[in-house]
Amino acid sequence: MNINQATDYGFRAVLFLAAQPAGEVVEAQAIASSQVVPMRFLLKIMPSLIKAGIVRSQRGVGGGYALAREPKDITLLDVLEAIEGPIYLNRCLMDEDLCSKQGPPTCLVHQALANIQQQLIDAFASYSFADLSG
Amino acid sequence: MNINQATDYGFRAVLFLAAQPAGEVVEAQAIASSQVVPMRFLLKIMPSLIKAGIVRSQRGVGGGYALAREPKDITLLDVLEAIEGPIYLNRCLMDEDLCSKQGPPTCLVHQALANIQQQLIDAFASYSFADLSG
DNA sequence: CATAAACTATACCAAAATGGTGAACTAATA
DNA sequence: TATTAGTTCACCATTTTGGTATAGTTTATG
Repeated sequence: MNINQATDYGFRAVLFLAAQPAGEVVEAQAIASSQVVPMRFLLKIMPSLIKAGIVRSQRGVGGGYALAREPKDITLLDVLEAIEGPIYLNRCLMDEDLCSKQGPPTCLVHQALANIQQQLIDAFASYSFADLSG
Repeated sequence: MNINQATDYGFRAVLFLAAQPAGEVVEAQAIASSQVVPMRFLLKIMPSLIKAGIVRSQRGVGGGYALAREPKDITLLDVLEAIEGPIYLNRCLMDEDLCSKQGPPTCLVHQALANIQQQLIDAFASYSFADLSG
């Protein structure tokens, strides 16, 4: 029941980019060393943030990364889902076929978990990187 | 970001016991077959529920399991923590030494995660097996 | 246009977690 | 004392996790 290390690194990378002047392109090395993230590992997770439209990249000399949206429009949920995919508290909630009780309304545990899952999603979505850069 | 299969089985086992007449001892085989849980796997997780004071066991002929407390006094959080240990959203929140930003008030992501973690804990704690047996 | 900088894609790897099984042991009852 | 039923511990295959390596592609610049 936790976020993985890649997501934690993703949070830090986005937080760092949010602290730069808008549009400023920062190279991976600068992010990695300032945020204490293994360089090669950071390079592996950045494409996930790009595909999600959170970050944009520039290659070649003077290249690097910058936010693709304003910090206020990027939430913890955005980054988390970009890196580890959607939140599913259990496999029952991911695929109805995997629910031995065959979903609501039969199984009240299923209902409860669905509710808790939504609360969790809302909680992650309630924090933007504008809030976190204060 | 999910509960593991053992915890899901634990939920079902406790739910099943909560549906029995109070104090009724039910053997593992009955729980396993009714809840579609592999028998040996169930036998492995039951001791965790016993150590947590959620379930009591009786050995020998006519033995089995029964709840050690009333369903209203057992929450999803109790079962979850009995089986997979305390909820820690990231290792920062488990051990301050693992937090590269050295904890609050320095790192606002840390603060946000601590807050979300508490909301999650409260959400799991808000459901008792009396609620779920309705 | 060649070179070097810097991101990309893909494969690889060790270690840990996950989900499950098996065998020997202990307790309790009839 | 034999049988039943939970306990303990070891084992196992598979997947996930966290990380590294290698080769390739894009781009600025001299």
